[in-house]
Amino acid sequence: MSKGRVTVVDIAHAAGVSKSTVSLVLQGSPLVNEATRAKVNAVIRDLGYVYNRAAANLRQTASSKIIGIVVNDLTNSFFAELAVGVDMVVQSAGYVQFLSNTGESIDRQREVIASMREHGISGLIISPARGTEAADFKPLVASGIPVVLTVRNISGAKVSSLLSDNRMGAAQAVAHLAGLGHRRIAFLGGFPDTAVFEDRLKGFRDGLAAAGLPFAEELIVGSAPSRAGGVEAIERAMLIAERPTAALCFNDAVAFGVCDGLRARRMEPGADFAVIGFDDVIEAKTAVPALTTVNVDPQGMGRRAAQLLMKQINAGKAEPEAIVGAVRLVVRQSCGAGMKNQQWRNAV
Amino acid sequence: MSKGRVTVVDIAHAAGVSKSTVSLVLQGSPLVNEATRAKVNAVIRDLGYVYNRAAANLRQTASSKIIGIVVNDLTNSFFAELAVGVDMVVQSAGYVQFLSNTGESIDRQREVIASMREHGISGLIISPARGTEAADFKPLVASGIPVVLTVRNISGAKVSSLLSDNRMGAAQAVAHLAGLGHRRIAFLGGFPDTAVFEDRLKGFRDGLAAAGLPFAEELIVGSAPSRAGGVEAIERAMLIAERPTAALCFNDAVAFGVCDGLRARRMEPGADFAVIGFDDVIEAKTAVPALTTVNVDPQGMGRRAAQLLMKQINAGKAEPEAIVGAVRLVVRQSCGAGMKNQQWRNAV
DNA sequence: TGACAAATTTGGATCGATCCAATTATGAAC
DNA sequence: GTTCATAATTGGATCGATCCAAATTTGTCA
Repeated sequence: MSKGRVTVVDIAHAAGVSKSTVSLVLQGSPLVNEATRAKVNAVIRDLGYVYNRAAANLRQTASSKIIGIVVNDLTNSFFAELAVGVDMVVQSAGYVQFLSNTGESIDRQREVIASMREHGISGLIISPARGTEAADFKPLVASGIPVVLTVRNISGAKVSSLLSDNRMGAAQAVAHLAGLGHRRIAFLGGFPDTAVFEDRLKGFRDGLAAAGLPFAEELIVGSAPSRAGGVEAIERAMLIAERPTAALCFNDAVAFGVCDGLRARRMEPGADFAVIGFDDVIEAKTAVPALTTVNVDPQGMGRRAAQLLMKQINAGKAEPEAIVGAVRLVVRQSCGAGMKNQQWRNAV
Repeated sequence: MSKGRVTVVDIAHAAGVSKSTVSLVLQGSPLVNEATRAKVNAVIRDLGYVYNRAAANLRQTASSKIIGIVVNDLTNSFFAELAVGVDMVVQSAGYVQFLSNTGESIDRQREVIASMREHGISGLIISPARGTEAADFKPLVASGIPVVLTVRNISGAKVSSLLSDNRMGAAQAVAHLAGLGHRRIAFLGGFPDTAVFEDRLKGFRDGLAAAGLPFAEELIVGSAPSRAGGVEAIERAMLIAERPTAALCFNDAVAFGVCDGLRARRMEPGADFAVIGFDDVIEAKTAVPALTTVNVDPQGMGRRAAQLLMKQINAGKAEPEAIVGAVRLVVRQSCGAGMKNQQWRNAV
């Protein structure tokens, strides 16, 4: 019964045609007679034939219908959603995705990229691990495999990128806080040695400058970009002599941690301290208090990155393209926008 | 330069040996002379050769080194962590994973499984979409591809499964609440038509029975298994004439939503109402109040599922194996375990 | 040096689907 | 009935790596 798999030759034999005809049917060629097509399709169903893509890809003409996606931290829901967005687009384009998580390890990243190449991916979407260098993409580019860099940029890499406008978003958030009357605004969380941190910090400074507020080094408190990191960051921020009354957080995970930390010291986020996050993950809307945050739409980014990649795959050799996605501040409760401004000045 | 890719024949030519020898070097055969091996490896490096797995897999002997993983909701961090666990194990075994998200759509699930088969996966780990039937795995099983069902069981499917002991976990949680003095305990959230819901509800009833408490239908409030669903569930539960004073939630996401909903009506989880979750996702520990929950260890489940699958792939034809993972109650603050028991009786 | 075993190397055939040039069937027009 | 165009079909050759049996080289010992 199940001895060896069914091949085009088996189909051809059972349907009384040649394997070439079967092949034409498989790719929906208009050259084949309708009656023949129907007969072949019937046999295909009857024998439970499974198309062997690997064999088809052996010919240099076809592309593998596989794309790779590499993220630096899948346990962060931002990246999980990014992956979902990519999956949506590639699935409907008839592709499948290899997904790998590097957990910020460059060695692992190198391994998975090598492995993906061996499997013949047609393109790669990657949020690179910390410390990735432009040279790491050289071999991919040399063999004509389109690469879309997302979330984090790598300067000097001659590949496409899809980033969000971190600087503008951070500046908007600071402007909002300043408008509410805050004068001591902290920037909490994140690893200072990443491009994203740099961009958001630049925007933070832009916002302070635009509001005529001084920049104070001590109000920048780095930490792991996680919930636990947020708890730690707010604790350290509260040790500062002249305490902040508001914070822009590196991302939503940090912001949630900051809220946790505030409550642990009997302060209510949105009432006693203003918190703004970054990313707008799903939970931001339903949390209590609902998180004011900069909407980045990770799922949308995933979709756009996938669309960009698809375009480049179909175009053959495509020029690197750099897209910066717009970003917008979503005002909810955690920044205390509904409160009287006065209280913040008295808070210190 | 980059005209066509480099193949074993190119290597053989450049190194002055036959392609057979190159092949032997590639698979690390002890048959080849050390000097020859070194020379071939040098040429491989120089020419930037990339191994073509698709070509190698064409021979029926080799396996594809690809496994598939299908989850029903990747935006749920439980499944993201499960995927991370799987990825860890398969990566170190030299495999890569196709990951697809079905979003509970059976049609999409069928498509992705078909696509994965065409790509020649050696095995499949799947948390099936709602409504999946045993028959859906028939073709996989028939062609000898090991399948590991995880998280959700499908009765009648002749495949392996790795589930957690939902019944026992729920019973433990109820026992704990009863021990704290609660008499009106609700079961909140989740879709009633899933196997996981059924199991946890069974455990819930076991726990009530063991504590000598009556079962009241109105205290079972279904909802989407999400944070938003949790908010909705607690709101409905609070409309009940004789209000509950504690709740076992379908999962942690629901539990967080319940906490949000409680706070929205000025009740403090852990003080005014006891909340227990299920799964123990990463955020459970750092949330405020820290969530008492049944630890399921999704990452560990992913690892174990992957190990089971690897074992079956290596064993050739393996007997289906059903593993039920132990589960344990992690007591934190949200159940108010540190409080005096007395107050709960007065709370109603 | 010759005989023989052990260590290395190698040319074809093979996997399954595709492509191409070439062939055969069908139809229309005269 | 022949001619020519069009529709439909088909037999290799091909992609890149592996496997096998057979050939070659190397080493050992009488």
